[in-house]
Amino acid sequence: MERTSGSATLDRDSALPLWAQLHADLTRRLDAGEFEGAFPGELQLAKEYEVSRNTVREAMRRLRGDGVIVAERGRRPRLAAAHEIEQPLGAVYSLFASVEAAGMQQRSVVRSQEMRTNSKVASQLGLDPGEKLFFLERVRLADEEPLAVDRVWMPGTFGAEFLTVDFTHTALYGQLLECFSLRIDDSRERIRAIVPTKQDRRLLDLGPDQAALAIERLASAREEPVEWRRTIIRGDRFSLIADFPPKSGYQFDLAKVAGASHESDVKSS
Amino acid sequence: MERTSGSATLDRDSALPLWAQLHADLTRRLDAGEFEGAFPGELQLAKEYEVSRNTVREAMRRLRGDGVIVAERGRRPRLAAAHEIEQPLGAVYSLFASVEAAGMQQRSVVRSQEMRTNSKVASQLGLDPGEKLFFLERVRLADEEPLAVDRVWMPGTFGAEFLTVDFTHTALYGQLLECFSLRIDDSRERIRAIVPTKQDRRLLDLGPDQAALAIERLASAREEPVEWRRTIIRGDRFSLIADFPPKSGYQFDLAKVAGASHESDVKSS
DNA sequence: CAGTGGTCTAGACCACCGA
DNA sequence: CGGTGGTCTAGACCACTGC
Repeated sequence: MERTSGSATLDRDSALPLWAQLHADLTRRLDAGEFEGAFPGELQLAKEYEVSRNTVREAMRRLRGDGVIVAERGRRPRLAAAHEIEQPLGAVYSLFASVEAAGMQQRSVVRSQEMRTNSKVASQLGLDPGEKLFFLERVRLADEEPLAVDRVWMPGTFGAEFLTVDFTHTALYGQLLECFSLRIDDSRERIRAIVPTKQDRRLLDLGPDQAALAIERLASAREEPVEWRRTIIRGDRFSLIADFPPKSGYQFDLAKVAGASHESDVKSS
Repeated sequence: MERTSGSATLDRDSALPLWAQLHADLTRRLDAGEFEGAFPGELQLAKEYEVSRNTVREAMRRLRGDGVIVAERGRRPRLAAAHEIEQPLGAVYSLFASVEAAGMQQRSVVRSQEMRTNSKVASQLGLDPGEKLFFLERVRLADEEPLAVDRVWMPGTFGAEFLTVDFTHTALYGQLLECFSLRIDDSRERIRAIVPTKQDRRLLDLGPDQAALAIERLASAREEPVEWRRTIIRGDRFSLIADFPPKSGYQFDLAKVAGASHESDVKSS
């Protein structure tokens, strides 16, 4: 029978440092669902595992670096809230978050929500070319104004649950967490400048002389590809902001472009 | 008379933690040019400043995190080589680095290198609107093919040195380090999709239906704005790649676009 | 007030590296 | 081999938080 909770004893003869074993055991207990809301303090862990406080601090330094727990002086240590971990979800997520942060109303028009095959996408997801995929196409609106076209492909296994969800207001990653207990923990994005197709121009209410950002995204959870996404974002109102050294990676922001041409503010002659 | 080198004593009554004072003093000595090549070890510093080794470790943890020094078990600690610090320089730098990494020949055509005024840019740099600025306009070529148009404005104080430098092959940040001992340590970038102006299309050999990425960048060294830059990058061959969680932030990559339309690989019907 | 993490000390043993 | 950083211990005092 497997031990699934409770504290394990540490092996002092192991090649692994004590703090690493402690870090691993705490991670296991966190995954097992212990510490719901409450997390033990440094002194308590030192007593529990019979190690010095410095050893505990070294293990917790990692846990904090991973964004898993939050410990501040004086306060009771706590598990990091979901939104405190979600930082590294990427530019697309950041965009939609920043829209809400700007106090704008957000809504999607679902244009397609069905099972499809697509050999190119299937191979990106590591599946057979003919395999059925769940496909979701949405136009994202901010205050009823089109922002982006979002096309998502996922392995067909998600389809049964997702075909009947109303994605007008529902976050896909929230559903993923709720229905399958999956959290995106790794992704790779490719961001390009494009001139949108006529169809996308129509969906986005864009003129023929406007550029757009295209973001292609492959997201994984537990080392398994979960989603391939292609998002076309209006280029006239949105931009990507990056800080170096990055405080929180990069983020999308509403650009304060006042109708003027992009070249007008910095003439080069 | 100012003390410019040698170790200072630490104030144990200060509100600043000992490790922070130590970190500050070591940073000062590093800037003063001590430790050329050799950096003292933990035990030596503990004896020198009369603090415990843990305090030294806390200070050095920061220095290592800043990428200023490199300390590995067994080896003598050393100052980080220039290339070991340069990671967080941003998308533009990353682009030009990736071109060289791909084994391509890199060259610039200097189209302008002079003193200019520009009120908008001056205010971005925190200067008076009428102040003279050093201006450098280059077309970046990779294997003799145009990649990007790069326009740089810097405070006029740099002009005297920079007006006579040949920037055909010379890196601006290298000159900044060499002539003024300044290293960019902070920057903010804004990345947008645009349709280039007719002039930029001509410079980049782009057709009228091509989009481009525009990167605006404000870079600082020692808390002082040093550069405002606007770079227009061909949208048909280059894209921004981002990993989450970011191993090295994001980076520009040569895209393997084989002439095909961007939509051709993923039809949505 | 009790409990938290932040800071600090003064020791210790070890694995690893370069000479 | 001597010196390095990695790890670990067993104490200590303090500022801050929440009750």
